[in-house]
Amino acid sequence: MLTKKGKYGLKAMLHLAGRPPGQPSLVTEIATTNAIPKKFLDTILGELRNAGLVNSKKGKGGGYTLARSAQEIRVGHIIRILDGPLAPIQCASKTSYRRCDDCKDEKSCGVRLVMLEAREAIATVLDNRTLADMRAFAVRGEAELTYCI
Amino acid sequence: MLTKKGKYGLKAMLHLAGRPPGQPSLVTEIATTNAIPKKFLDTILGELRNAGLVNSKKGKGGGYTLARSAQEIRVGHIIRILDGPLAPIQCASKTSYRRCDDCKDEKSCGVRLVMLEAREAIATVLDNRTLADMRAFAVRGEAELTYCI
DNA sequence: ATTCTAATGATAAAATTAATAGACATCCTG
DNA sequence: CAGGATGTCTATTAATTTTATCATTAGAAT
Repeated sequence: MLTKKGKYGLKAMLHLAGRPPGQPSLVTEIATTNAIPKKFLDTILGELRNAGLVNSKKGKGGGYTLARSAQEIRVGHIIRILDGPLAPIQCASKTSYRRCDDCKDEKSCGVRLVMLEAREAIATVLDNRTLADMRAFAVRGEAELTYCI
Repeated sequence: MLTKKGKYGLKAMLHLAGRPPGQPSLVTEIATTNAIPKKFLDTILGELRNAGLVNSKKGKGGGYTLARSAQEIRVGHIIRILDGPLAPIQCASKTSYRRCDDCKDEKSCGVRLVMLEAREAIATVLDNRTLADMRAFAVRGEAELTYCI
């Protein structure tokens, strides 16, 4: 399960992806339009900046922008930064493997072997979907809605 | 991420799947061979019993057994019982859907649409793998190991 | 019946993680 | 320099997870 941090972070990134590139958004603006507690969003965007996914500028005319184009930012990357590894269990993670301290013999651990499959499945989706894809989904969803009305 | 509860539960079920069917295992035995705190395992097995996946018998000669054959128990089912829905976000869950209270319009929420894909991918793996598969993995792992020595 | 065995339940303590808030520093722009 | 915006540090609150304690209940064997 994604934490709120992860969810908020994805929504914020989606928000940024929806602006003309280079045009900064204010934290306050992102927070209010997405119903995210402002201060929490501050720390979330801070982490995304430290990870190099967004740029920030202080002072008047400042705010946050994407550090790369939306096509180059993978959903999996955002989630890893905010919520940690995608794998259901750490001994099945590629990006941040850690041995289980219980578990005598990893090679014959059925749990791990199934979770490796699961990790693969999750990563295949989330590492191939980009922010741009996510935004396209959203816009298409909106369009369908407009169409219905 | 799976919690320890989920991990322990899977290991315990795997343990039961490795016994001749009908032959009960003691909680203490499962706990010590798998390095699981006994009392925690008590509650875990209790939940699995309430969910109908295992049977329990008190008194001498008692213990826990699988309630169905290992081929009929899906890994996804065990995890849902112990750790809740597989979907990364509740508004993307099929078995226990719940609307996000933030999020004006669900149909145009890009986050949700990507997470629906992720949920599908996870469920495809975990709802098709059975305890028996998991056990087979484990045994094969062991065999490979023996082979290497 | 009594005794031994083993699961059950209730509860609460400890540890960890998630979520939010406040105060002050820093930086940029005009 | 003034004011608007992020950055940092700290602390608090809440929720969840994990573990432990103690007393109870049910079953089998004698």
